[in-house]
Amino acid sequence: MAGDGGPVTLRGIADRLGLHVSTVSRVLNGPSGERGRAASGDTARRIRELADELGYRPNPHATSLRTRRSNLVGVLFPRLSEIVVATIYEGVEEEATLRGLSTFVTNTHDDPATQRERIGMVLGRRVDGLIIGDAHLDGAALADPALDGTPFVLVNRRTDTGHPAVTCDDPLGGRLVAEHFLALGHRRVAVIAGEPFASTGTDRTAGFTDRYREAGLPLPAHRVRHCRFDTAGGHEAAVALLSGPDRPTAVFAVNDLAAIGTMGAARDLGLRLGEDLALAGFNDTPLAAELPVPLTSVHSPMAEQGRHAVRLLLRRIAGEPVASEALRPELVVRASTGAPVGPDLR
Amino acid sequence: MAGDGGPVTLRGIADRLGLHVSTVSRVLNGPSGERGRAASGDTARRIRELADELGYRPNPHATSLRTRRSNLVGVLFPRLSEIVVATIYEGVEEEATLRGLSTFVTNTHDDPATQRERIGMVLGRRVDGLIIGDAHLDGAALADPALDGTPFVLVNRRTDTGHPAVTCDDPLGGRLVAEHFLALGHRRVAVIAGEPFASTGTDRTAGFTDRYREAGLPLPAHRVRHCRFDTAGGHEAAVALLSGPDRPTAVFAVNDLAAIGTMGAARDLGLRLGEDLALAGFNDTPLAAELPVPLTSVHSPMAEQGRHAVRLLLRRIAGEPVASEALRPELVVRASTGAPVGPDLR
DNA sequence: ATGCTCTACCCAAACGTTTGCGCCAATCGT
DNA sequence: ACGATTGGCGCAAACGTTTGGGTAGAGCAT
Repeated sequence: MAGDGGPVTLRGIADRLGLHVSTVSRVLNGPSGERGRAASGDTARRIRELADELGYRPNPHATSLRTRRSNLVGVLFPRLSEIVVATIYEGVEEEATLRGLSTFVTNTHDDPATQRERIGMVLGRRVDGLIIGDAHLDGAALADPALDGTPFVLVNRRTDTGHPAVTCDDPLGGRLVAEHFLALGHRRVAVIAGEPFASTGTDRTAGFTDRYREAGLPLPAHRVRHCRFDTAGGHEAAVALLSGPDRPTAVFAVNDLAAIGTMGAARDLGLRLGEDLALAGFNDTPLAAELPVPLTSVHSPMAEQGRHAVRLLLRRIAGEPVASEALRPELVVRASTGAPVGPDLR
Repeated sequence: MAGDGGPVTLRGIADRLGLHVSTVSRVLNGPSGERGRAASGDTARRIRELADELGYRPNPHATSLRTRRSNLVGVLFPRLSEIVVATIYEGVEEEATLRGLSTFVTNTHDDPATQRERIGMVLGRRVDGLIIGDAHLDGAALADPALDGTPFVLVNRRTDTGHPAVTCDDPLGGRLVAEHFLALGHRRVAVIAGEPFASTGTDRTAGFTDRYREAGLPLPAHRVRHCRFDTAGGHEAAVALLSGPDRPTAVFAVNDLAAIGTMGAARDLGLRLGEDLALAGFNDTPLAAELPVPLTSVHSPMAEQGRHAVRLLLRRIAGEPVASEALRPELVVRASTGAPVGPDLR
């Protein structure tokens, strides 16, 4: 296919066919397969044939330079090594590919300085838009004036500043867990709430505590503990919650990693999951089902979020009005929340 | 900063200063801070001041078009949602950023058609090189003639076809586990070997079985089972290995996910980890330590692999000769491999 | 004064596209 | 048969850089 002299270009094709490059361009870009517009049916066919015989691929730099459209989008996440995030990204990538977009994805580690720097970096690459998965509730990094010209949407986390976002309906998710705990008879419960700057954690927590308040059992402040979004963070928080007197009978960890950390802590404290302690996580990670005690978890449509985010961004780029979306979660009950507690424990 | 009229360009700066764009270009590109080459010290300073007052960012499309260098690299992985892969990518991204490169990263799901398609896609984006993390042992997808002009290196997995690769020293890793099992007195052992097309699995398996053969205890073929690289795959394989007669007393799962699947299977079969069954995994995932029974696992330097891969690629792009690298793993012993087995079990 | 070397710039041609405009021939309406 | 339309294509100017070649003047030695 290739291999003659240098990469094959529009001019290469045009010259070989005795045509002008503009003609070739129009044929190759025009609504493919249509006749009558760009060139005679015959010429068009010859162009197309030669083009894919030579393996022609338009030079995206030239195209972007000319059209001021790069078909590139920047994607920011706290860390791709978290499976939830990685799965959202799979959705993003899938949909982006489908729409002819390529993505720059980068890890910001939830550090504001890095966030700003990476935003600058993708902007420097002249992306058409960004998908931001690491927003903090205060939306600080998004106030950067450098972002002014470039459309963006949030995914995974929302902000308080009203930017369009695609999230899981986190308050509902928290509420589902609360319903479940209430149905099992748990009255003394606790929440491992994640980072205070991430809406995922705070919204799930709020949904949960709201429901308990409605049930007439408001949670005291010390039963809600913030922590890092990983196993170690969950472990620490769990130790703090479980080792005092008046131990809660059920714990809601706002993500599965923290839940696994909680399992570790429970193990260390000699508590049996599903018997001495009910535990629920969030996200229904593939691991949840395989754990020695399978984990009750809220299933959230992660890849779906990613796909929606791309579509939302595209609409924003096109200048259409857009609204935030919250995808519906579902509770998956497993052994870790065990059976209803006996009346003695109530 | 910006915000006047359109994005700020070289010409914008040149005009404002009454200079020619080439002068501005040379100043802004020349070995920064040096005097004497491109322009008078004074002019140079004025250019630089105006440039960052206006927030000038070179248009990468124009630069790439002109220089035929994009500072882009394509990165292929089976699936970023696997933490091992995601962690390697973190290393890639970190090093790439450091070197002024941006990355397109994409999931191929280990599907040859997708691999080819995505290779085509990043090539179409005119990357300077690729980092391939999803190679199959036969190197099939890498024979694509489209790849001919573009340098690439492998990471994570090697091929039999001799392409430069950065991997963990997987045979050594397998060997370490074998040593450990032997030291504990296990004579009837099994391997959950992962996908047969991935060198990670096969090399770890080979290292393990080699050591057992050297010890005079060669593994019968039915004690090595291939499976998908996830919890479900590990689960299935473990059930097959553990439910027959003559059950092995120790299992080596070539990655932590498969090990977790094995835990699930052991749980279902009523086997206690570290007592009835010793289990070791690979990669020392952050989860390994938090599991209800902490998992013995081989620690491999993952982010490090990513960083090395970028450096190797850069050398290849520069036309320097390169050689494969194998990074040294380390065994981390935890409760899942328990105590030495009693003489009765031997 | 002449020739020479620097310094400090400018000129212009690329790189590969896209796109408004214009031109020529053929077709059409009358 | 003649002006108007249209199909089919070419022209050329951008888009923002980089880079090989100038050139004008200053400084210097001859």
